[in-house]
Amino acid sequence: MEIQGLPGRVLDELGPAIASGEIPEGAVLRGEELEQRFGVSRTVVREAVRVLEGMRLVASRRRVGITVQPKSLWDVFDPMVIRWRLAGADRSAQLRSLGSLRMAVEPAAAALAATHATDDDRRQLSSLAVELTVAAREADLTTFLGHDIAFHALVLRASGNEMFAHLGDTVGAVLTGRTEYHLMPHQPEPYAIRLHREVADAICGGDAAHAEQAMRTIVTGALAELNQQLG
Amino acid sequence: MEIQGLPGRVLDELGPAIASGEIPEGAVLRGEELEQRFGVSRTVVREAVRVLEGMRLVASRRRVGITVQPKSLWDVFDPMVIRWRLAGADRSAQLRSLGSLRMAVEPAAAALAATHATDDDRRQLSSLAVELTVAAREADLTTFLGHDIAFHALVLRASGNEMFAHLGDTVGAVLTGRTEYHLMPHQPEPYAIRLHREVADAICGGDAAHAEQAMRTIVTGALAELNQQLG
DNA sequence: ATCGCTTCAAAGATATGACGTATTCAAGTG
DNA sequence: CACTTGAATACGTCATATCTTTGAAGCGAT
Repeated sequence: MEIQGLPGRVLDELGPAIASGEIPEGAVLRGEELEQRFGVSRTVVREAVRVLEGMRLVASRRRVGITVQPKSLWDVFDPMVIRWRLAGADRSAQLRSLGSLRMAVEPAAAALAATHATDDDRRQLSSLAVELTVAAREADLTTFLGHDIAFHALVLRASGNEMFAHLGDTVGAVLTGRTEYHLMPHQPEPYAIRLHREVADAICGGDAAHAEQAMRTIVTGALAELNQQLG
Repeated sequence: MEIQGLPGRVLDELGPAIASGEIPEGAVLRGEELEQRFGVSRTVVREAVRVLEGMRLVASRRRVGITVQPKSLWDVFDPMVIRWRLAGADRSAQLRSLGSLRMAVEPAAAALAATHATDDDRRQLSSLAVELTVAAREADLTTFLGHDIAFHALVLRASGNEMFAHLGDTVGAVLTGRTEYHLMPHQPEPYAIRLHREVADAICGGDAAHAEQAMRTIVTGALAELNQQLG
């Protein structure tokens, strides 16, 4: 789900470099310089730069060059920007931001899902909760992670809100990053597992308040754990 | 804060056409066709299309053309996409989505602001709450709208979370759209005004729970009003 | 010395022609 | 009927020329 071709290759190198702060705010690049650096033509550089401009990471001005914009202007919701920041030096800050965002969105999504989920959503949710429990009991962390991601993405999608639904991938990236980061120090806590089942049951039963509460407990725990990890 | 030059002009016409559904999902455009339609060169068309591709509104494939992607793939958090949808036929759906998002985010932002706001933030917040009250009493709806937007943006910014902060403009667009939409049927409700002061006071006093609660009441009311308007 | 105008050059913006390349579709073949 | 093959097509990339904007240097007048 990337941008393809040569502009994509340029983006894959230039985007992370900017998003991670390696190329700092206010730095000025020249088109010709980028052509040489990547060994591509003007066309390719311009298209890549246009995409970065669309994300508000850079601004191009005549007679000046391509200027890296201040972070406050970046489209911090752009999935590519999020990925790039998660992969680079801004990782901690990005995880914190996303933690708060999850804290706000996921309980609300769970509440909405309790009233908006389709029958099929509910079935899948129950099923995932069970598989999650099994994977946890067997300490199969890879499978567990996959199901955990699917579970949270499904709740977000089942909320019926397209904007919530689109955070599914981002939350997935956070969960992946988290397990990669502290290298899965312990098997998933039984309490957290139970909460996932609670969320599933509440959504299936149409109990919005309960679903919201249980989900809030989950993300509160995740945020606390994150803050502990990051100091 | 737009993309400039000829590609910007192409975007300003093509983007809304796609985002509003006027050009439906699955439609295929050819680069040459766009060149003629807008009277610009390949260079310009390609750059504009690349930006749309970055927003996941279209995908370009060899031998096929430029395909409008299904809505489910669009970057619904991209500010440009949001603006385009608010301006077009998708307006209601977009307002609903944003309503739920506000419902999730703004109370959380208010709570965070109570502990993270700077002294200057708190001063400005108090000041805005007062001016808001004055403008409401004088039934100066234009001034009121401006202060209302500034108020919500400030709370989001004061939360200290960059992602929340970036929703300021979007919330502003919602508020503007709302007053334009139902043509300011009545002067702002005194109760809503009082709630804004409550939010400001709670944040200034560091009372996170109260700030969150008052903000929740505000956005709940806004969402209810919206649902009433839209049926 | 400072202000304001002119001039120049740097760098992006746009247009265009040529060629490369993947992909689809259909004709042809077994 | 299935498979192969080839040609047409539309995007992808490169190279080059020209235009436009704009920051900065130069310069004269007050």
